[in-house]
Amino acid sequence: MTHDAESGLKLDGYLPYRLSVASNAVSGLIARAYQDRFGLTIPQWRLICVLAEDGGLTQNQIVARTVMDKVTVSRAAQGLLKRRLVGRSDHHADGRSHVLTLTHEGSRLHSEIAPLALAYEAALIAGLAPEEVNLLKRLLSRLQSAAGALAGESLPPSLR
Amino acid sequence: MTHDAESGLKLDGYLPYRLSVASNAVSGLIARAYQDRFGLTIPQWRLICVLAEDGGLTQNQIVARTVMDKVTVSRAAQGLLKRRLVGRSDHHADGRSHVLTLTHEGSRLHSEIAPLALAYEAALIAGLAPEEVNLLKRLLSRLQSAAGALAGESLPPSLR
DNA sequence: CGGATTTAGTATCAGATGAAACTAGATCGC
DNA sequence: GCGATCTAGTTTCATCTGATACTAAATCCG
Repeated sequence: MTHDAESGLKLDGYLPYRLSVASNAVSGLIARAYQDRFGLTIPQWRLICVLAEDGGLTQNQIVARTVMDKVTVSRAAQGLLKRRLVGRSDHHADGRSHVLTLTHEGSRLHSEIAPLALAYEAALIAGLAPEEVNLLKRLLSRLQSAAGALAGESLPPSLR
Repeated sequence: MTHDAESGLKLDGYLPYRLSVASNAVSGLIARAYQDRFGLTIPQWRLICVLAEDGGLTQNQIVARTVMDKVTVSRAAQGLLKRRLVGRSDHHADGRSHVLTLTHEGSRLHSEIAPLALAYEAALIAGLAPEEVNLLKRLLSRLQSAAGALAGESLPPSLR
């Protein structure tokens, strides 16, 4: 059984707790690496990643693409602009929007960091079978969408 | 292949990203529930849980037991003290320490929240096979300890 | 013993976070 | 066409977070 019979709940076996602790450990590790080596925050790094993948995007598109708050994206963009790692040009059809693109320097930085990011991932999953990693990713996706569904809709009776 | 050949890195498939996004979604859901219904923060709730499980503990023991900063534990304890959900008595052998225990009211609150917490977990893992959930927990543990190892030791050449 | 170091817990500060208010531009509906 | 509403993005504010500094008690060791 997952939880004991008495209280019905043990913190160590409680999934949201395990998830949070594991995520904090991993995020902390990665955040420190990017900060120390490149002066980037995690939101800034995510922004660089999606711009490298998808090319020019508006902040709104970035919000939709990554799961970040628009305020977070705004601040990350400002920081990157100041360092000239991204450029912004007016949107051809919408005066409120700007299109963000990586500068040459931003691109260079991305290709410098990417191998490091992959090395971290590889070190983290060392010892796991590839199919375990794939399963893990699928399970994480399911948890995410389950949480989203529970947060969005009116709550089912069991949680009311 | 997990990542594309060009940049070698796709954000959507990047494990630390998936982990962080899933964890934020789940934590946010749970944090809102505890806050709205019981006025508890997540650290406060964790504290209540370990006290319910293990009985009287010093803050130091709580820090070791949960993976929280001592500052976080200190603040959580103060909040719970103010609401008289926990009591503190002098440690018999160490004048710096105090032993925290749940008050009657704290105990009552715990047994009120626990079923809700379990219902949330059940809703999150609905549709997953039990062995998938177990595997997930084991994988999360491995990631956590791998991250801890990478953070602690001097870095291996691949990450230097 | 008694000074030097370590440890439990608190206080302070600087940075990050997201909710809510706000500005300016776009879209809708009459 | 033009006011009402909506949307992209920024600013503000209140809160959370953890690093650092600090206080008081304990332990170590000469």
